Amino acid sequence: MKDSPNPNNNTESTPGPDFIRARIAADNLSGRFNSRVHTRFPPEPNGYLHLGHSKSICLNFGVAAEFNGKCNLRLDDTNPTKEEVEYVDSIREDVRWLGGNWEDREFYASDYFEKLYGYAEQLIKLGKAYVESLSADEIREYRGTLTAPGRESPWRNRSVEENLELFRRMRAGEFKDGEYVLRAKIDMSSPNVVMRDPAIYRIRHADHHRTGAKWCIYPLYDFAHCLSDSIEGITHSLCTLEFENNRELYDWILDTLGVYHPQQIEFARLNITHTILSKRKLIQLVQGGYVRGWDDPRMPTLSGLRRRGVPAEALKEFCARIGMSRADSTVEYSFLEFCIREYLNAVDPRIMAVLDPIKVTIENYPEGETEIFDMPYHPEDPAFGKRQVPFSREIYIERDDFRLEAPPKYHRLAPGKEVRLRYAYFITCKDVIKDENGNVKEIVCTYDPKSRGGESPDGRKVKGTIHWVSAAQARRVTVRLYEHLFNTENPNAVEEGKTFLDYVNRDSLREIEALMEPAPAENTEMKQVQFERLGYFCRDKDSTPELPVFNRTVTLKDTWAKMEKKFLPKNA
RNA sequence: UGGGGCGUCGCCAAGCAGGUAAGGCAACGGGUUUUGGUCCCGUCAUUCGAGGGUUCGAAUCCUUCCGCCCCAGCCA
Repeated sequence: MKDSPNPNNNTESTPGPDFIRARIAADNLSGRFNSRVHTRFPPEPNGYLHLGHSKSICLNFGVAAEFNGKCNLRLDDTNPTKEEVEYVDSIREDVRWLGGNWEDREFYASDYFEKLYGYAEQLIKLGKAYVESLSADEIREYRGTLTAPGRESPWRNRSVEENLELFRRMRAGEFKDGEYVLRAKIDMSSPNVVMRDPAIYRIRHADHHRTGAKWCIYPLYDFAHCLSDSIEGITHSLCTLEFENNRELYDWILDTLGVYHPQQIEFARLNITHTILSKRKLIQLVQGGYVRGWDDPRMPTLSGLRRRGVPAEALKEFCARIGMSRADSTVEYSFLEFCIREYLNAVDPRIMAVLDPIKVTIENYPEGETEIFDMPYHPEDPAFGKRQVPFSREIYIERDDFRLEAPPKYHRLAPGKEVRLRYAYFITCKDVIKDENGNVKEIVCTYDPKSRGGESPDGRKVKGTIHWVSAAQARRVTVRLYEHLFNTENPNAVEEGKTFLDYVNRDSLREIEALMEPAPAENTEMKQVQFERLGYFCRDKDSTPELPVFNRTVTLKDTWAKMEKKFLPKNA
């Protein structure tokens, strides 16, 4: 691979800063937060990071870098029953992969459990929190509805002393799960349901992946998040739109406690067609065996994309290009593919591989002879170097590059037609050999010895150039071809009685045996390449010395396929 | 029927102390090309969810309406 291109150096039309950067710039100018910028990326370690998180990672770490600030990595681990170390490990790896550098600031909400507990007691002492005896069902009933106000709990006016005692006994483990809960005392008739005395601490007799059995009460998101931000001195707490209603509570807790108060700003979360971006649903794909794991190359997880061969740089470029706004939006999957191709085109060496081989015998080529061609790894950039490719009397070409009857504008091989074998010779189809079912199993050609290298001295033009491998020296490789994981554009929109799982594309993985030219097949250092005319591929970790495995990251743009479809809509 | 948001080209998205619609992707047309790839050139919103109003002038201000999203976890 060569050095990365720099797509950000076009000075022609740099879009203005997005609304978040504009607000931060304004705060900087006014001296708010002492003109400091400090963000955080705060995932819960309850699953693997995905495309949606990359938007947040690029935003938070990007903003910090642009404003000469800092960005923390914070694992929001307040729910021990859902969180695992496997997930925190993957999160650290994925964020690092995307270039997020949190230096020594790797924090955990669980680091603050003691402090958080102290704040909760403080809230009680302020008369702003109380221990609730109602059951979960009763609390729900008392909460009212979206249109009707709630009712106050009969336990709402316990004395501070009683609340304190009860809360301490909660911590001491004297009660069962669900027996009590600590609630903020705010306003049961607030039009914002979030403010109707939200629960801030619950009892959970469960081991926590970091604090073990030390705690049996755990703070809830609304209580832990704002205070964690406050403790870390975050200036701008960036989160997705669904937390907008929670901002009032975020502000209330901080103001009531009188502590340092960051600014929460919400942005629209990322949606992409043909995929699902929800940890809750992704985990079902993994556990239901729909994919081969969190890092299955079909998964929209960062580990899946990485294994698929998507470079971090392409993902960052994608995030930069989709922009930032507060409008719900769904980005086309093909836009991601464009960003991947754009990057890989500049960086990947070209090689030849045949995915669906059909044999070609060149009848006038001397039997038993082999010659070696030096071929550039990149047609436009000699710095990529060259490799040697053997040529002989028997070769394989792509089945799709031959037609018994050539459709209009077909530039490839057909009876009587001449094509160029890339960097080798012109060949002309003279005959075909069919099997007992009448299917073509071999093509017989002649070659023009004077066209060596792929150019004829008589200046004769051939429209088609096809790729090939020499039969005797070709290496067997496994190739995995991927399609969309879902066969619908929006797997979130399900028909009555169905779930998103009913839309999983069962043909999203096709594993085939292919043939590759020898040099790059043997060079295990060559991690990602372009198979000429086919797409970008990367070496998978399942590779063995005997049998390399390649994943198709993305196909090349295929204008011919589009044309053929248009001209012959119902054909073949 | 409560509250909070959002609606600019097929998809993203600038523009919003009013001055007469950036850019990218896609699409379409053309050129270069030993990848039907890349690259290059060109076309692509008289209109900004709809209707009223203010104004010399509105996507930007006012107003009414319509549509979509979020909130009734002891999830985050």
